[in-house]
Amino acid sequence: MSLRIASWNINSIRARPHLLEQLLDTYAIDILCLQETKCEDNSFPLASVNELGFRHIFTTGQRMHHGVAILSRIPLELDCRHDWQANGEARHIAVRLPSGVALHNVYVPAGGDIPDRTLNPKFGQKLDFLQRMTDWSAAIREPSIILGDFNIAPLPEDVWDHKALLNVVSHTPVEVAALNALQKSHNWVDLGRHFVPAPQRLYTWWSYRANDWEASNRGRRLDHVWCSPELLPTARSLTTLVPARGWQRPSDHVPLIAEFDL
DNA sequence: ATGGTCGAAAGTCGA
Repeated sequence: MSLRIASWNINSIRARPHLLEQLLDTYAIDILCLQETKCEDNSFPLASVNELGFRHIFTTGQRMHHGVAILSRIPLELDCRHDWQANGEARHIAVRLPSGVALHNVYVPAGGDIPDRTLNPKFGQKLDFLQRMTDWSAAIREPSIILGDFNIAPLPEDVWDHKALLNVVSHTPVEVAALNALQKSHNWVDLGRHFVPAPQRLYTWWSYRANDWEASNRGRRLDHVWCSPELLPTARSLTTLVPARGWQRPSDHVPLIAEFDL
């Protein structure tokens, strides 16, 4: 069974329903994993996503911030929702695919502006979140996919200027070390770099603050799709849909579309 | 080095 699984930080699903339509006009997606839905479960636009063909909806949301969802054309089982920090933030939801593979959708904390946990508690929160994810990941014994907005660009080629961003949250050495530890805990395969190896540039996010995101191209690769090593033979492609950054009223992130034979 | 733009909300805060 060929499955197209997409990950997208949508930056409010209620503000951007048109983007879902445009994505589906561009690519047939079987399972769409969203981050930053920014709505509580009881205000999730179920009817409109049903109309788009997603009949099986799994959400965990909260007022104002965060929120993740999995929209599917095929029946899935809810697996779990983790609150690794036990602070009520809606940052993880997982389902079970028909093949038995677990699919984890994660929104890692952004971490604020100052890369110092004593001056900026949000930065410490981000590192602690990653540590707890790492402890959890190390115990995984089943073939799994984990994807989402990890809010870290690990490689020099994942940002527009490695040296300029070394002290900018999302690319600091301590964050990269934390992400590498998470990856190593399960030997996760980074499909972005499997299909587009460094030193090619690869970005998934461009700031809203640029005058012209495309001309300046000051991007970062913050979004990722990883799979268990034993699933790598089933991974067919990973597409980063860069043109979506130029759509009307865009998200600042673009969709990643992974294709698996599962 | 700074500021730039978004969404949710009704202050500003978080990204």
